Amino acid sequence: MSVTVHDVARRAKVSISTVSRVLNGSAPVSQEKRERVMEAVEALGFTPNPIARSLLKHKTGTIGAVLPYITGEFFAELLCGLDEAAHMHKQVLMVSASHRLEPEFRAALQNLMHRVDGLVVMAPELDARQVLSITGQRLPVVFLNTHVDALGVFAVNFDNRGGMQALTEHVISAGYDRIAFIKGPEDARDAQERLHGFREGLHQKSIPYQEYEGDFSAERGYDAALRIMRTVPRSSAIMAANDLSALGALRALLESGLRVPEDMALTGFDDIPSTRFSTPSLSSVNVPIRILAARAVHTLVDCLKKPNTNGFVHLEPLTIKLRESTIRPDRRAALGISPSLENLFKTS
Amino acid sequence: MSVTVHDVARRAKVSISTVSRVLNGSAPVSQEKRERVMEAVEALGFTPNPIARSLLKHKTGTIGAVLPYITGEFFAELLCGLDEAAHMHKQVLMVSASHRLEPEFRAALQNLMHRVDGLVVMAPELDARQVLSITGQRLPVVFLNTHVDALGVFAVNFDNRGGMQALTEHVISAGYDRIAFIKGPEDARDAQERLHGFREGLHQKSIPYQEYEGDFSAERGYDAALRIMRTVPRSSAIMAANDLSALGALRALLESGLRVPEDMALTGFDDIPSTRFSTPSLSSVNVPIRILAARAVHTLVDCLKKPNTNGFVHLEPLTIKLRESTIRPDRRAALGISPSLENLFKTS
DNA sequence: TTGTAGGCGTTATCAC
DNA sequence: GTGATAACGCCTACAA
Repeated sequence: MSVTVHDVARRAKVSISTVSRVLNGSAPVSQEKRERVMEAVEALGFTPNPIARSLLKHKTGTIGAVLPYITGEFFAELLCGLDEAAHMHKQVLMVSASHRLEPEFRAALQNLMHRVDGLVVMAPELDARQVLSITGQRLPVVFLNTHVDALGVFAVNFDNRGGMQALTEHVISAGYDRIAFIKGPEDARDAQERLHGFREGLHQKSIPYQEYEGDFSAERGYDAALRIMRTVPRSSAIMAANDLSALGALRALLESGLRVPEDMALTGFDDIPSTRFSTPSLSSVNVPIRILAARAVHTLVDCLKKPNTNGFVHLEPLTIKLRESTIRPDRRAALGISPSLENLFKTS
Repeated sequence: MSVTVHDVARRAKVSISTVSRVLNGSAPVSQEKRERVMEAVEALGFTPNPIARSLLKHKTGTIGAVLPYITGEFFAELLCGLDEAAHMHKQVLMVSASHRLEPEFRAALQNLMHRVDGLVVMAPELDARQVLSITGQRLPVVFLNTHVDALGVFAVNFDNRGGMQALTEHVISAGYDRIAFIKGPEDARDAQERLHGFREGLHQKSIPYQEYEGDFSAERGYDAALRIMRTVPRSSAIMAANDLSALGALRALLESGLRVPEDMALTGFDDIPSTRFSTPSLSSVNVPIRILAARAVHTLVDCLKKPNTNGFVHLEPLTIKLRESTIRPDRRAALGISPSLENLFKTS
């Protein structure tokens, strides 16, 4: 089947250890044999089997990632950060999607566990303790946007609650006085945090609000917006738990002939690229997920190098991005808000 | 370190073979010992090491993918198709990005080769023969959007040339009579095919046109549009080799105060989600990349099952999507073109 | 400097 | 039914 060190050794008329030594430079080899080995490697097209190597060395040169999804703009950015950072450390990247399902998550973890040196895990529907009870201290794990309830754990999180609170305060200060909120999945901690941020943002002021079911998808955002429009008295603003929901809601609003933000303001969360391309462009909370994903990988690689390090939880503060969907046209110029002025593609 | 069959065997007071038999159901085991083994597996939290298993069985349960990039909306969709299909076949997915660089591509391939049972490869800057000279017949490869020049090769391609030709004919028939084309990377076969489609679309008519350098990025699309606007006599339409370039160009047009399509029509290619959210929405060529990616995986899994199959090349025909960027406002209603009428998120 | 032998964790093939 | 034992492809003492 595949060509092995034995084949190379036979052809070069040396022992397999010599072949290994030439390949890894682990010990001096005479010039003559070295050349014979090189020739044989070349001729046979030999490449060492990293599987066999890792069985022996307990190192795979691979890092794994388990994410809820790998689709959509948000996860595309996330993947890119993981890939770039992994590449930087000469590690191969293995990715699995859990689809927010616990059995699938468990299966992905089991599959990856022995194949990788370490794991980046994003599981907003679980918490660090639950994940670690599956991996069982066997390999280093760095969490990303995942609730941490245990000590000595590494995590790169961002301030979902604070971001949404800031955005809520902006919406209120822009004069919207009756706000509907489209929630994320009930069981997702990040969705809960965003909801809490929203509630806290409203807390001081006595702004009326309602909450609507959602699941981070555009479809449910669309449905929620239909329900919101039917509710009397009607809200003057919709805040969605993420951009995709907001974009779905936007479609419902436009189909109903409402103007955004004149008839109904709208906000998202994540600041995915489409927020800049939509009409109107969408106010949101920027999540520098690419950078954070890379940071998670860097942290993981550090763990791999010195395993006895203590854990820490990074909490990235988030900034809000104000765009057309919350700023009435007559106020945009003063605030420098314009579709043509915002840089559409450079990293913001 | 990690718990092995030996640990389980010792605790259950049986031999390792019995443990293996219980785990794999490969031979009958007495009820009593079976239970002892199960208990030990549970207590020790044992999970079999797939690395060791694959070393022996020459099967990894993993399929690999090498793509130019894993960023951006197009590749996000592609990844999703790969993931879904792999999941359906109970295969783990490993992804590597080549960044269109030959050495990186080679490295990714080397890394993946021994770790996976088969490969999905997208390498528009190379061709099937070159890729196969690296993998060397060792494992099945299914190509995706990659030029095939060898026999007996599996490929899932789509009709870049035909799609662009159809779109060009639409632009001409919509009355635009001076067209600028923003090219993709010189060395990418898909970019060349799109360029050829454009040229053929113009061939019959004597429409003047110019071609401008680009590389599939929004940045270069922006730059190209600036050059196009400076050229006298000015074009009345810009066709870009992909959506991202077009979106970059759109920004340049809007910044210059031009109206699209009244002053300048614009088209893309790929039909990524952002084409629907941009202002104006972007006419493009739909590439059902998610479905095609899944098809590539299905083909690969078929190959894995019966390796002696002959190759074939699938060529998916592409359909054009007409939106606001090529239809003047007064004609939109008649054609049913409206931002609010197009389904923004359901699969089109 | 070079070769031999043992082992990484698993499964398959033998005997018993 | 069950338990040794030999692979799988590689690396690394250890011996020569």
